[in-house]
Amino acid sequence: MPELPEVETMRRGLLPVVGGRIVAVRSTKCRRKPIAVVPRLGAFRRRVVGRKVVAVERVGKRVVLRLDSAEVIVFEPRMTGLVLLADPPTNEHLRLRILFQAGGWRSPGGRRRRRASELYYWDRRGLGSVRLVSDGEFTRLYGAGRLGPDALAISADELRQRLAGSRRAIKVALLDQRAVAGIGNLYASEILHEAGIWPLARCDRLRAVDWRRLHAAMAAVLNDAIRFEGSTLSDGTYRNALNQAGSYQNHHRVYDRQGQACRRCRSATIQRIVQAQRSTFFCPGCQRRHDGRPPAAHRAPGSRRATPPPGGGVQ
DNA sequence: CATATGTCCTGAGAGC
DNA sequence: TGCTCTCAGGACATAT
Repeated sequence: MPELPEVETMRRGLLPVVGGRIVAVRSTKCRRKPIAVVPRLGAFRRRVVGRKVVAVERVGKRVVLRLDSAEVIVFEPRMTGLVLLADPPTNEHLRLRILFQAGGWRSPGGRRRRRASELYYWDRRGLGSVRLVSDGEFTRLYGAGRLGPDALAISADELRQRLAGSRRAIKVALLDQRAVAGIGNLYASEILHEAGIWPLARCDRLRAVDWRRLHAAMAAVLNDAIRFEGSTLSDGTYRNALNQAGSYQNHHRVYDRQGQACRRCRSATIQRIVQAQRSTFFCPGCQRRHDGRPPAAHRAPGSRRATPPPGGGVQ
């Protein structure tokens, strides 16, 4: 489930293609329903072959190859998509191959490749897509009108401004890419735990202190996750561009830990609930409901993971 | 306008 | 053991 940290890790792994020239595009013999390649292969190939990649960028949960033709290739991995410079996990779900001119980039060992280098788009469930759009279309599709500011770039004020009017639960609102871009189901739970915010709290009932903590927690959790190259869950799907697993899953505090003791307070048990048809995980000890009443001053300011808060149970 | 629900997809795991 | 069923959650279409 590539979210911001996973997609950012992909982006960094793809940087070696900058300067590379595309010499061929192939779909694969994947018998299954092909993923959406827009436009269809013929037109796609005609427009990208011969072009050079000038930058690799990330927009929300998508990876973008910027070409020297004022066009961009947008990879949208959704649940199970991978963009790889190494051999894919299996041949079965390989969807698209983009060949680069020989010597385009150095292999992980540092040697300049003699053979043409390849970039693969692999996607087991096929919910993802690869599309080629002009710079103008790109802005229309993924610009400020459609996508909120990146979760790592948004200011505390803007975060509050964009969400505080909503009546939705904060956990649900964090998944809205038009409000803030890059957060998915896994990191929404992790961020709210780090911030000490009850996931069911309505946005319009959050206090100033909550917004400050939320903003700080977003940066802390997402940057930590990037440092560990994202989360590879038990299904093993997510891999970086070199087909290596991430390790942030070993640092999860709440996600997929229902029934286990909270790693911060060490007394409460992680709960799993469902919000908007998605799992939410939280610690009822660290993430108290407050209902807009005067804060109970139950957390020492700045004590991020040092001292357990008092008490444990919920309600 | 804001918010909620249904849809797509495959493979892992549960339950019998 | 082998079958059927449920579930995981990205973004978007459609409904309320």
